Amino acid sequence: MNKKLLLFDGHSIANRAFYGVPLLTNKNGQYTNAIFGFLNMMLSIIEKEKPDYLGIAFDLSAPTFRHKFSEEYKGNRKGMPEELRAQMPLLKQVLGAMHIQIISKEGFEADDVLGTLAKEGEKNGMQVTVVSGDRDLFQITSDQIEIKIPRTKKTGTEIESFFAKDVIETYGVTPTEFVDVKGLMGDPSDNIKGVPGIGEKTAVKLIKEYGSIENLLDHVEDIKQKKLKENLTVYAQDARDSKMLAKIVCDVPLEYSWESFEFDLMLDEEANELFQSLELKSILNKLPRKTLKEEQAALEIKESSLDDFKQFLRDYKNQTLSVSYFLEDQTLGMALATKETVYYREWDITDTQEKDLLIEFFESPSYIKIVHDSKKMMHDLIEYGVGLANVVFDTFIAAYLLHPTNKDYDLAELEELFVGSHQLSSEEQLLGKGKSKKNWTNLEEEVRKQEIGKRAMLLTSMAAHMKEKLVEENMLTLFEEIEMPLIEVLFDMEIAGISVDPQGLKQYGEELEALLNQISEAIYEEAGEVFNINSPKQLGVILFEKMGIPPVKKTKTGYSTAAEVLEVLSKDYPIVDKILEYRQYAKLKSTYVEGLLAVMTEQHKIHSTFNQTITATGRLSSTEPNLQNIPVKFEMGKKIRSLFIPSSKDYVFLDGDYSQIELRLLAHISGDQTLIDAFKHDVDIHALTASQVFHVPFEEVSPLQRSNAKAVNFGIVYGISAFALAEDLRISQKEAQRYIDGYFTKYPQIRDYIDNTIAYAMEHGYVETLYHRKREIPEILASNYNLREFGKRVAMNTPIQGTAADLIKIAMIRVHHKLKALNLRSKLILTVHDELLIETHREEIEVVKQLLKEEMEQAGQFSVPLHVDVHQGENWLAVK
DNA sequence: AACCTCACG
DNA sequence: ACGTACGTGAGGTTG
Repeated sequence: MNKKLLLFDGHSIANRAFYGVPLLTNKNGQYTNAIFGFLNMMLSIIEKEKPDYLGIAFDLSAPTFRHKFSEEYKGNRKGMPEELRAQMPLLKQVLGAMHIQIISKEGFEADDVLGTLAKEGEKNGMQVTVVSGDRDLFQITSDQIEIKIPRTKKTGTEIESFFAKDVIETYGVTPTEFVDVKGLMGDPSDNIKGVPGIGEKTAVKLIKEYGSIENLLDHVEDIKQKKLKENLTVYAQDARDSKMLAKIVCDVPLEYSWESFEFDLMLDEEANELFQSLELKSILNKLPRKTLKEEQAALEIKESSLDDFKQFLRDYKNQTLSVSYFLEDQTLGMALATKETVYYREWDITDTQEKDLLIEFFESPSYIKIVHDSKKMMHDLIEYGVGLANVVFDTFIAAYLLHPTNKDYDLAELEELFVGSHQLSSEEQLLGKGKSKKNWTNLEEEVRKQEIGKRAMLLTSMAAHMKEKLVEENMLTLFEEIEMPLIEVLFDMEIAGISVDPQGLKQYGEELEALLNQISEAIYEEAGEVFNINSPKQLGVILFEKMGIPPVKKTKTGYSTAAEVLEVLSKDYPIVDKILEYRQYAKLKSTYVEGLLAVMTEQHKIHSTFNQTITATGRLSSTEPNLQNIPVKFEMGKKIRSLFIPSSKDYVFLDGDYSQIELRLLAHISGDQTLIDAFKHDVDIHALTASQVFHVPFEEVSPLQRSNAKAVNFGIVYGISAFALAEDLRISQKEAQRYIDGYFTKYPQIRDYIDNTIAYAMEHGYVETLYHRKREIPEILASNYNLREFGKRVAMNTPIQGTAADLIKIAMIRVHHKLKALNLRSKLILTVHDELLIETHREEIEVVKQLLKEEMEQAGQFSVPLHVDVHQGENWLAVK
């Protein structure tokens, strides 16, 4: 294999990066966007090209004898903006810290250095790629030398690639002739005069015919056009000079060895610190980090035989140990850490003897554990029949409580956040991400040991910092009494799963298929052509252009074809109704029938994952599949729900759901006496609101009025605005405002609650639930109006939604606990925000019914009673 | 990967 | 004058 040489035109690419990336600064005010863009570009090309050698050429700041500048400096280096100029030395420093070869030569430009290296590389049998924004470099292309020109487009960065053949194809001249063309046409941005009256077209034509400027000038007499001939004669010397200026010097005297172009993207401590100070986290995340000798020494990792481990267990009985691990192809690499020491060993988890020892550690309550994402660990271990007990501190959960709006909780980022150090390489750095993800077992054993060891050690110190924070924030009870105990409940639910009727599901899929075929035929018929109904874009063209239907609403990218829009149009255009129907069936088929079949086990069970660290408000989320959005509202969708069934004939479903939980909590939190009294007396709350908002006696509220009032009640919980309410009810904003005013007249303390909560959020920057779950709301101080308004809505909604989440979590823990304590066969298997589903043994129906209602209703004590409806049924639809 | 759409509370 | 309902996850299309 030929070696690959990758060269960058430093200034040119930095310049492109600067204009392609919005201005960024670190906290010291240092601009970093050009550095960021440069490194991203460099890393992505390295990843694609996998070069053996890498070098970056820079012009020296001293003016060169030709005063030639790349096109983008607009002929004057002084024109470089200060924000970019300031980044250049830093960029070189960063590259230096990464031990990447930087080359420049006094008296020569980067072009010349690049040309020289490229040609030398070619001579040495290398494949050469030069990345630059400067098309002058085309003259050095060949079969082995490629010029890459990055272009930032709206859609991202596109990179054009030119070998010699591409230059010929694009410009019609060979790379060597390219210089002559440029000499003739000139280039004002490079201060190259050229010959007056000759532009690109003429230059290319002449050089194609004569091959070079010299030959052209020798045969100037043959030129027929008078003016052209005259110019060539008069400006002959300019032409020769211009060519000289345009020509890239390919024999710059450089002293280097190819070895010095070798590179390793592993960051050492200096580079690590530099990246940290520049706050280039996303780049840092892509790069592995060198393990320092000092760190290895500090770790002093013990490692040993099974007997030694037994001794370890005796030594550390009843102590707290942080556990980190990887588990791949039966190998469990596990590190256990205390404040002082780390123990690491790789186990064959299928070996009976080894497994027994592992069980002794993992399942024994005598070992107190700190783990990051213990639910995942429980899943990993249970595959090999190993349980996990007495995890007292899950750093994953603690991190979520302290920063619930974070996207993820990667350990390397948490280290920075909670400890302030930067010792860890993230898994992305170590193992890569996405498809190319490597295994831990591909790494050297020493690296595994170090990395897993460091993680365990980090957990120890991090947990201490986190606990302090939780105490400070008054959140320790929430953590210890709600979130930690919930982990096991969720794990048990995930293991239990829920059964589906596979035949029913498949059959329904076939029915939908037939319906879809029928409807699409009819739609194509009316549209007069076949198109993709699933494509909003194509659909928009058909409806609003071809068929001339007046568009109601637009999206960022075109016409909106959302259901709410189509519903408006459906009365006038029959095709629209069919599209709505099509959409409904298509959704059922792809998301539910096919989606569920895809995750169903051989035992016809579905094991969703309940995520505890996703939502900003404290709710759980459900994935793979999402069991929290199974259809229930419409007839066709209900069929899907009815196919969720108990796992044997000995069981039925019992379902408990809170009635009006959020409005009840709103009543409690706001202290609104009217609302509290209404709930105390079990008054129909929507009807009550309707009677006030529409100024009619309670008994005379019409169904429509009640339904509209319901929308108002929802609106209040979401952070109401006249605009949105008007949208929702399709009334005027003025009318909507009247509803809202009426509402606040009826429930004055609700308005106080809203005002007070917003004021609180503005002052403190966060809001909290009754159980002290917090959510930061930086948006509420934003200068952007929309963002600020969003912040206000979040401020009023989060305490309500979040407290409801706290409450059902408490109920889940108690229900789960009680089912176990009473030794019942019934199992909690699902939760959907205000609903719990228990697969109940037929002999236990009465006791479970009672305990479910009791535990849910008594989960918290408020100034309003909580009300839970419990239903029994043979499937998940029947309990509704 | 971003966007649209739509299912749920 | 502007442009919004709160919280999610998944599938499809498109660039």
